[in-house]
Amino acid sequence: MTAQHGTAPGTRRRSEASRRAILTAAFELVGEVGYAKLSIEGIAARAGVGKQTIYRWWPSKGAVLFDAFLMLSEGEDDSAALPDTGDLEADLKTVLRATVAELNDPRYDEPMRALTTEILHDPALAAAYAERLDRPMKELKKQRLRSAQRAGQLSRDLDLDVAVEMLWGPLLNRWLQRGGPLTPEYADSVVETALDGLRPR
Amino acid sequence: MTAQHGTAPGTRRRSEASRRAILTAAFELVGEVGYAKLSIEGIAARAGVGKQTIYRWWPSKGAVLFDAFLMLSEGEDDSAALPDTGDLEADLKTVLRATVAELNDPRYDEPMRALTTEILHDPALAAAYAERLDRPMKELKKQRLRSAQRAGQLSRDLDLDVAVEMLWGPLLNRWLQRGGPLTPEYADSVVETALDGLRPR
Amino acid sequence: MTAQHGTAPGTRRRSEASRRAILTAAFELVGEVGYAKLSIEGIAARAGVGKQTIYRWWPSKGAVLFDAFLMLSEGEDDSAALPDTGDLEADLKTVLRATVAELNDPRYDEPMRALTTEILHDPALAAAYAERLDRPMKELKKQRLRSAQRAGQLSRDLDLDVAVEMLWGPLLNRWLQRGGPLTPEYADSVVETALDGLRPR
Amino acid sequence: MTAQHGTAPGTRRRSEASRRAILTAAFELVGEVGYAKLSIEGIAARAGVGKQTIYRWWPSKGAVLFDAFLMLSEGEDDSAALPDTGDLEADLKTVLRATVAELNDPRYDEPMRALTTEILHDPALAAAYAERLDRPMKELKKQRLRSAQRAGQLSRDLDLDVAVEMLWGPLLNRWLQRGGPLTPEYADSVVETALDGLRPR
DNA sequence: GTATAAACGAGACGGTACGTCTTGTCTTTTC
DNA sequence: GAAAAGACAAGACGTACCGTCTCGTTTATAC
Repeated sequence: MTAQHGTAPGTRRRSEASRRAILTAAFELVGEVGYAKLSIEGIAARAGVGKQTIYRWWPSKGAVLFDAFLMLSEGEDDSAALPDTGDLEADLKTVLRATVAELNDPRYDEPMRALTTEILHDPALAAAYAERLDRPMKELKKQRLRSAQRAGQLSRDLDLDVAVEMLWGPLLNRWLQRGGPLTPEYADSVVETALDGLRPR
Repeated sequence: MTAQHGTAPGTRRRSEASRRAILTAAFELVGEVGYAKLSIEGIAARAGVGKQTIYRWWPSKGAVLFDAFLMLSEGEDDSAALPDTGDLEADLKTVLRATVAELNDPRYDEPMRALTTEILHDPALAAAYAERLDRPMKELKKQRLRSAQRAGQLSRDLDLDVAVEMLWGPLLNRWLQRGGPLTPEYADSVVETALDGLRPR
Repeated sequence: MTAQHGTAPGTRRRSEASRRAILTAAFELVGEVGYAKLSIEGIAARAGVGKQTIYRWWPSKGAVLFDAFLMLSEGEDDSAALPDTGDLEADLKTVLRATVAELNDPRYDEPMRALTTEILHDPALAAAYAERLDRPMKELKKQRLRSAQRAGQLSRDLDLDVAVEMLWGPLLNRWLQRGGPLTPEYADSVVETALDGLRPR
Repeated sequence: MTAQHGTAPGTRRRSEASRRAILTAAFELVGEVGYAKLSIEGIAARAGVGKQTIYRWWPSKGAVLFDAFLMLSEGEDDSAALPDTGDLEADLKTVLRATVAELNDPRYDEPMRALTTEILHDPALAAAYAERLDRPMKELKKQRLRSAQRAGQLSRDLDLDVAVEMLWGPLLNRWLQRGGPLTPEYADSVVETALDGLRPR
């Protein structure tokens, strides 16, 4: 039950080598020349592939980029849970600091901005992103929060979606809009403020 | 005290009519055809203006779009403070619901996505945005929070920047990434959760 | 030994239809709007062709025009010799009168002026013109003179190149510079004067 | 009797300095960048003059070029007759060799080609050229021939216009179309052939 | 083992838009 | 009131890519 398609008479014989070359080229190129100058033509040339091979299998430039990200994330261990030492605040700071580090990593900055741009203007891609890349990550985050909730460290009636977005939203926004320095200290500050709330205790 | 520049010998005589026509055309067009199909050529044609007149005064498509937003926002009353009834939670809900309504308004959706895209890839534009459009708004928000802080409704040592970002960040992120329904109820939920914090009280 | 190219892997598949459409459009347009207003853009539009298809195959506007002339001249019978009734003077008058008629024909006037302009400023084009269009014609003319020479009607030591240029040069010059009326009588006069020479006999 | 316009009531205060600067700039520029890249804009910049000053006084780029030639030729002695040693053939060879030398002079090549181009497409300019530049020269040539005619060295009933064109036409044509080497020997050959005629004597 | 049919690399095609350049007009300021 | 300066609407320049469409050439079953 591994085959993606039952091998029907008019068989598909897609070239795996071309697929990988295209995705790799797309990811590298967007990092080198930036989103604005990324072109199908350029990807095809870099991958040593005919343009038609791209148009045959992907509906848009964004879809190629998206698959390039998927390919990368498949290398990672999906089942890897977030750290759970019992100390929620420390664990969250660890994870958010890691997020900050990744957002500041120049290897991922341009590609992620490019993908974000595509998501911004393509609802279908946005849905795919939410489903394939964002949801698994969010699920891990919610899992950690659920564990804390069971331990009585979080409000019983807390909406975990809102909680996750309140923790990661500020970071993403600073990154996207360059609305301020994106430092580990900022991550810590967000965690503390979110946990305690704005009101005095 | 009217002259913008001291009228030097070979002075500049920029056409205000062309400037307004270009900005108006840019804003309208991005709403009609979307960001991807927005072109300098199209803006010039719609504005009844030569392309060179655009290239002469703006360095990029994003800069035009940015100025179009600036022109709109200049119509608004900048000194208008956020509502302050004394009931912080209610006031915040009112404001965030208004934000939600604006983000959902189709007249602003495409233009704002377009501007966001440009900001995403152009640090200079991002700085201009932060300075000219975002900061004044953020100042108003912080002012309201400061008032609440003085009234003892917010922690004394609260970082107001973090607070503002924790309130508005989740909304903006849902909007940008279409990561879930952007409803008034969501706005309320964000306000409540932010004020009380994730921890049980 | 029939194949023009050994059909290599990435072979060329130039569109003959586009080529003809471009040349026809170029010839028609130069007659309609004149040389000064002839543009690649206009040719492409008239021919229903992308600009790149012109730039791909021709190095300059002049080269297109030149090929347009070539296409026309290929329709004509190249082997057609000049008339040879035995009466050299009469034959030359016939031919030069025909030349005068053609130069005065409004259908060819503008296109030929345009081509001449390009030749005037482009040595490479001038060489191509001399080789492909001018030389075959000149050869026919020299052939007729050679026949007369054999019949003792022309000096034995006559330089036929000089002779041809002395017969046709004055006509072309009047046409180019509009230096006087270009009439059949003028053609006759040139023939008579050239044959007899300026000196009294 | 030097003024071109009588000083009419609404007096003209045309700047002679600008006029000369424009004509000089035009002549120099056409020699430097060639006809194709000669622009009004460039002439104005080189001359340190506003574009309007050119448009105000000349109807076309060709007219500027034409006046530039006029200015040069005014420096020359118009009354200078062609050499008349009594030996017509030798005198003609001298003059035609001088013509050849001038046509081969790179300082005059480009400017003359440029002017020729303009004449080619502008009948009004052609008429001005014929009247102001060509006719005076032609008159000198005809004068020399008339002298020879009186001396019995040329046919009594010779059409001097045709004669002049038969002598100079071949040279100009070779120059224009680069239809062969333009050497002093060629000039000699033309003179000899024209004088003796094509027919055997 | 061939047939055969798809996917492939290559790249020409009709187009759109780019950013630059020049045209000829218009306007402002200086002399 | 002519001149220098230069903004303006218009539009062509030559280039880069778009997405579609043949071309021959692999290449991997299916016969």
